[in-house]
Amino acid sequence: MRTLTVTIATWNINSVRLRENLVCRLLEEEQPDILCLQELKSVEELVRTDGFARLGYRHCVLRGQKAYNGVAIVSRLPLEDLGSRDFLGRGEARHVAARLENGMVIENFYVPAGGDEPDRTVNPKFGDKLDFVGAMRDWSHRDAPTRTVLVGDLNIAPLEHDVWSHRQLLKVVSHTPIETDLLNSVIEAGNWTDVVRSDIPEGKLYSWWSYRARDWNASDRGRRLDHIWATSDLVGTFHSSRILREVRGWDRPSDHVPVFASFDG
DNA sequence: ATGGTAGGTCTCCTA
Repeated sequence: MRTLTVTIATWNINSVRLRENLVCRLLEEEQPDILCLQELKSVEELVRTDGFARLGYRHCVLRGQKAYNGVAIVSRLPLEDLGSRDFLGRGEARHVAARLENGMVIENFYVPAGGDEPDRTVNPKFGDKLDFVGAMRDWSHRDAPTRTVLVGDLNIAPLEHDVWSHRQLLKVVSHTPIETDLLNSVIEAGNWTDVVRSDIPEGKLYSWWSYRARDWNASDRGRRLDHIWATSDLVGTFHSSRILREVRGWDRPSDHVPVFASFDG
């Protein structure tokens, strides 16, 4: 009997047109079966996918938008496009889903960053973020997904060791209790498992470092904003999670790095 | 306590 292992990666690319070469480099060097991208910052017509196809990644579902957002699932395995949900009802390209031939479903999300002030009465963008994640919770509860992997830039670092300083970030958008409580309510509603934290339970773990640091590597003020979750029926199949920190040191990098996990069956 | 960088676009938005 043969077991098929599927390796899934997620990466906020921060402009797919500017960094098409970095996407190709990652595909060549790491050979994931599936790469989920966020922040394409492009309309669909201007995204070049022929370079990905030449490397064997011939399947792609993509939702684009001018200048902002945008998500894609690039794959060397055939994909069925399952469409996208518009949680805020404004036509923003923040979600797309696809099904593999083995029945696994990939849900790729780009959650709103939420602005600077963690108070929805003065900062509507923070309200949008809470509404979006609340809608993810309602969807998780209502649809009760199975055989599903949820990935993406969720723009929330839920655990103490998902940020460089828990104490100093409690009032900083991405790590406030209102956000981390809400994200935990999504996990409860869908009975999701945080795959990467299950694989790597101990120690600091980051997937994003600000562009604004003088030396991102030396100061190491990171946050784990990018996630891979799985439904409970996939518990026991996942392994080999890793976060590719070194990609932050590539030439003209994204501020996020790729996160990987593998699934058997 | 503050300001720092990056990308896309149409002169400033978002992250």
